[in-house]
Amino acid sequence: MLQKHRAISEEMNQNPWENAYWFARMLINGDKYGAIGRQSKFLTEVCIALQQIVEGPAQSKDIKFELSKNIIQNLFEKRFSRKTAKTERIKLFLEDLFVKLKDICDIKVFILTVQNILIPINVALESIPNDDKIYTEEVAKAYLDRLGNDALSTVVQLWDNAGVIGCLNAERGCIVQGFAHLRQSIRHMSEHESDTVLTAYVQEFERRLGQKRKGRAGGSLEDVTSFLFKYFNIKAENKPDHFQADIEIDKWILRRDKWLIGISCKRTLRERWKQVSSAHHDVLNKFKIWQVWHLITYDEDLSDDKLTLLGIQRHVFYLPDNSRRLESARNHLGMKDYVRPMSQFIHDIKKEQGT
DNA sequence: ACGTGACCGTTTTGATTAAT
DNA sequence: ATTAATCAAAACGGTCACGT
Repeated sequence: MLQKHRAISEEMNQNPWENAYWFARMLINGDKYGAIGRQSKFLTEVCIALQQIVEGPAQSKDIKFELSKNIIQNLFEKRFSRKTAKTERIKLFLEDLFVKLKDICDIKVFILTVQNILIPINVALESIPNDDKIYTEEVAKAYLDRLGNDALSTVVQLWDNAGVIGCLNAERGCIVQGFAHLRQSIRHMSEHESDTVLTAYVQEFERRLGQKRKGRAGGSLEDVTSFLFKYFNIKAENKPDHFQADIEIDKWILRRDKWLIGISCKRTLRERWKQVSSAHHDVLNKFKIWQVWHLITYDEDLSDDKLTLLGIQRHVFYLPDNSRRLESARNHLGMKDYVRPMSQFIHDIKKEQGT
């Protein structure tokens, strides 16, 4: 077993294309290296310059290599000359990059990585929708037209699912297309080399897509509330002046007594509930906030502890009608006061507004 | 074995600075 | 005075470690 591992890692070290993955990775790493890879334009310039050296007039490989390194060094220094929070990270990037660059061959790998892996992924990411309205609005409207309030819980969940599936399909299409294209452009490589490059592409693409997916899922719930407000003709207010919440409040509505209710939409609360609870009574009072209502689609991680702690601090939860958590909370003496079925959501809002 | 809490690294967004 | 470029900060949920 150990020997097998050693064999694999030796093989990796010998294969210069293994760096394709690491270059793509380093270029995107923001915490450590400053996420230079997002700047397609700058990197294109760098690569064009490098290509001129690599393909340029015949000189010794060593000289070409030295020139290439100088170009990278110079262009980066010029581009990031302004002293900012990023400066240190970019310096570190160059240092670590130069460790990996051993000869002219590595420069070629770098160019290919940028041109055929990094930038295509950048472009593809932009083309993938970051909201899922187009997949969901029509269906949602059809449901509500037919079933009204009863469809509320269904619509919210359906939005979640339909959006995810629609977007996953879009992602899938992109990745297949990109893969095919990349395979074409590296068809001269050996099978093993080509495996290395293609998997680097897929692995890195998926990592970044995954992050994008999170934001999209979160955003889609905001979309569904906007849609619902519009559909049911509910008037929303602007946020109170100078109010700084630790958690995002998507909508504000005004009660009959002129106090506000904040509406927060999240797919889950995760650990962010601690931020929520830091907004205490006096803060709420100061801004005349009566309660904060949470619309949550995935509630399995709402422990009783979370619910009670927030519940006694003027937070109210609307959960999917068929959920296990809702069921148990409604049978609980304390929790039933601030845990409610989603189908009631619109009805409750109208009641508080007195319309 | 199971449920819960927290970490993590990227994208997105909103604000600030530079360029035209 | 606008627009473009740049930066910093917030938000996200999958994943895994930990405690029971």
